[in-house]
Amino acid sequence: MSLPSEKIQKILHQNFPQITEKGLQEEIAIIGKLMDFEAGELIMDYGSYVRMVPLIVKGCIKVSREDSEEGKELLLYLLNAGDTCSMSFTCCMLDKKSAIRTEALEATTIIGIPLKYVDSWMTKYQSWKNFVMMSYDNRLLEMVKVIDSIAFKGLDKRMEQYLKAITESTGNTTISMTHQQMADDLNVSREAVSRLLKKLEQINLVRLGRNQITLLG
Amino acid sequence: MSLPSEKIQKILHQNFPQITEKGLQEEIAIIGKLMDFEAGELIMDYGSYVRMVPLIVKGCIKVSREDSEEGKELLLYLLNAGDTCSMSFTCCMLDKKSAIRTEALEATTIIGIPLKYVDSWMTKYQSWKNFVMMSYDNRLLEMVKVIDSIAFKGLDKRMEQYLKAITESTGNTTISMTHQQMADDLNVSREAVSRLLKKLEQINLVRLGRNQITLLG
DNA sequence: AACATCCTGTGACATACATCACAAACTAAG
DNA sequence: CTTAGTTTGTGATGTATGTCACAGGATGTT
Repeated sequence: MSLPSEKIQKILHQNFPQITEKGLQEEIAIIGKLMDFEAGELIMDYGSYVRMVPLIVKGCIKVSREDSEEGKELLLYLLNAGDTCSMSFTCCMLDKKSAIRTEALEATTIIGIPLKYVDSWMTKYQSWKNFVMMSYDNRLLEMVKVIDSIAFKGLDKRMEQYLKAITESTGNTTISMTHQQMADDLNVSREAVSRLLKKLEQINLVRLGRNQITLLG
Repeated sequence: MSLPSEKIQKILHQNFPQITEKGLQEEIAIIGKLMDFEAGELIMDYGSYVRMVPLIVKGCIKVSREDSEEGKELLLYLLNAGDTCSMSFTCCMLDKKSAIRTEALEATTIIGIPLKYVDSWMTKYQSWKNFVMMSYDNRLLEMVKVIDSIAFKGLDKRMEQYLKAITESTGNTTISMTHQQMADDLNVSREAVSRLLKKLEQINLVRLGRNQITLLG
């Protein structure tokens, strides 16, 4: 039976080796709040009150963008254990209509860090600064990848990337989703997804079932 | 007749009011290198040797993305006086094939800061840290805007944004470009641009000439 | 002035995907 | 078991933009 702060210390060692400074680890252990989310649960939506940065401990978080007017959607990237969401800084400052949405793709645990510490630790702890900067860099690169996909690639390539991203992120070759959900993530029509998946099944790249796509090979 | 370092100090006051600390201003004045680029000149390309972060003093810089294989291109955003290019951090680490390109859209002056200072100032100077973080935030937001445009909008809206962005950035309602160059920036065919511009001319939104588009209204 | 080159305009057709319409297969609830 | 709801499959048709082909105007060069 361990105290939550001891638990957090252990987690930091396992999942956030970049956070090296003892003092920082201790502060996080005291201040950080362990939070659990169920699969499908919304973590942050349009300019929500969540003024904290999440350190992801376990599970998988889906970050997506909504079209202000037409209810369209687009998956930006997935976050896993060891990641943080640098958009959180930015998110809180965005106007409500054009927000990023963050939801748990599967059961997920995070350590929540209140924003004010995030900022003050930047100058206090070298390893925190590096962690935050690295995270920003990663996110910028993810965004560039998204832009590449939608600007330069057809649906077939995008689907391939999408399936790979999800199976890798969840560690499960079987994806439990409807075609409609996938279509929303990719911002294309459900019919286009159905037809493309059918083709992939005929080439033996996937096996299809109701609410279920299994990536083969 | 002033020394370059005095000149830089003056520039900092004018264009970078966020950089408040005296010590920081002095370091920049000593270390920073004033560099001029002509219109059209390439500032940074595929994993170039440029290991510095530019503070933009005057002019306008075009940041774009190239498709690795097919020679396609896409304008990401424009930078003006007071801006910096946060992708520079990242850029140096990217593999050559999938790089960001930075070029002067008009005669442009920058202060180049060698990367090593960029990093060490983060913990040393509060206002530098804020400046860098703000710049990252801005860039992430720009990227989100780009994603919105290409994912959710048609060419007509994109063209509108594009024309506005360029005229605002250069402060000139007349744009001196060929349709082909615009098509490259927007990653569409030249014919699509020509046809759309023709329509806009018929509604009296632009006036067209050879190598020249004037935004009316 | 003659010529070559660059830029723009425009028709014809191709392609990827959206939209509409509906049927068939599966699942859950009574 | 029946029925209603959800998910998937598929044809027909629409739309935006790409691609190809070429002509005419603008500009620069000798």
